[in-house]
Amino acid sequence: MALGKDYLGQECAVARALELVGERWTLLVVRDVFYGVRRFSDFQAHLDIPRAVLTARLATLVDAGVLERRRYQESPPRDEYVLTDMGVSLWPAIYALAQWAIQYVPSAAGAVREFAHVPCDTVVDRTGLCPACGRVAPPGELEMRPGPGIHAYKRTDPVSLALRKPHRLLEPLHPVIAAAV
Amino acid sequence: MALGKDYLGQECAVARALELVGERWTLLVVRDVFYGVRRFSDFQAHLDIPRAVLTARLATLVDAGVLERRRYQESPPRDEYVLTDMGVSLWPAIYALAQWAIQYVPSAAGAVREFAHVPCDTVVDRTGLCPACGRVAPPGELEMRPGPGIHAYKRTDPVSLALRKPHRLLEPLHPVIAAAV
DNA sequence: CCCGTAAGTTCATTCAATGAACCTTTAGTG
DNA sequence: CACTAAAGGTTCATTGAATGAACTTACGGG
Repeated sequence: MALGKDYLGQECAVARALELVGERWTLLVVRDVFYGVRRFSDFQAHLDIPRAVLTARLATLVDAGVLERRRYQESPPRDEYVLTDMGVSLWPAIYALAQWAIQYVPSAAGAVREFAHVPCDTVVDRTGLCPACGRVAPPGELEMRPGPGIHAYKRTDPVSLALRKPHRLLEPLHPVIAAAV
Repeated sequence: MALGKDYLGQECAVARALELVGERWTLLVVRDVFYGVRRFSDFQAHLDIPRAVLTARLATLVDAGVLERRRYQESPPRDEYVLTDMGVSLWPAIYALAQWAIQYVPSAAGAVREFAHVPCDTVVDRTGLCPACGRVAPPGELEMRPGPGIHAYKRTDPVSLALRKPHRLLEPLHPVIAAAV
């Protein structure tokens, strides 16, 4: 954590996790990558994050091994950011935070999104368990769908619009974004 | 989140969660409450957090309903901070973050602590499942024990020393701390 | 040649974190 | 009764990060 001091003597795992992903914006960036966002400008449009901060966060995450920066076109040179195994493993933490907020920090009208286990076509429960097969659904097998609270969602940037369609996690969202313009 | 702007239009559950518990130090304070820390001075000794920031974080958490402030002695008036149901429900998120760090952000020598499901006397796995009974162990049924990496833990404040002994989560730690002085 | 897009960088301003010092109430000790 | 210590704060000057607007670079298209 780049805040003068780090979490110092805290030789605790929670502290080490927060050093990497506990800064402002960081977990929202990672969440967006699960949703399929991969490009600088798409993060920017979706999060309204200052460009300098986004640059810094992406660099930290690539540095730490959470994201991988990958060239997807040579001229002009363009890179995208994708999750490594380490990054994908953050899913349980992100999902747990989201479910906690859905239960205890309610917004207008219920969950904006829900997650279905694709092989079973069943919405997973609060702990991430698929009621149909009884297993914990890995993010790659989840499809994000608009939930009952989607009406409350007011953003109109291309990324937000693209995210209103059912979409497999981790799949690149950009084709959908491009089509939405 | 008290940073000029909140996470704005982000009508997302992850963003709402981070508004409450995403600020620097906040999740470490909550983690400490799970460990049994309840008093201002004990948080301070264990976390090396500036007093003004600790005051602010505790106030935010009480305000949000994550912690409850409870008088435990009248003269001089002294309060302790305990988890509400809302606060206890943060356990899966905190545990997931810790396990992620243990796996991917390794420190000197393995986990500093491990968590055992008391009824089964069995260490739970990375997802929080008890291998013996097959259920997800709620925090109140967990005992925190020193893990293989405990040697790497250098802090010598009374709270850290007290946390080296096996200890049931959510139980007040103060008697142990007082005995350690 | 001019415009547009993607992905940045630079910079002045604002705002929060830090750490030291101070304050208040009460209990214990000689 | 004076003195000291502990708990739980508050105040304040300094540091450093976040913000947002403007500028930069590299290319492609008309």
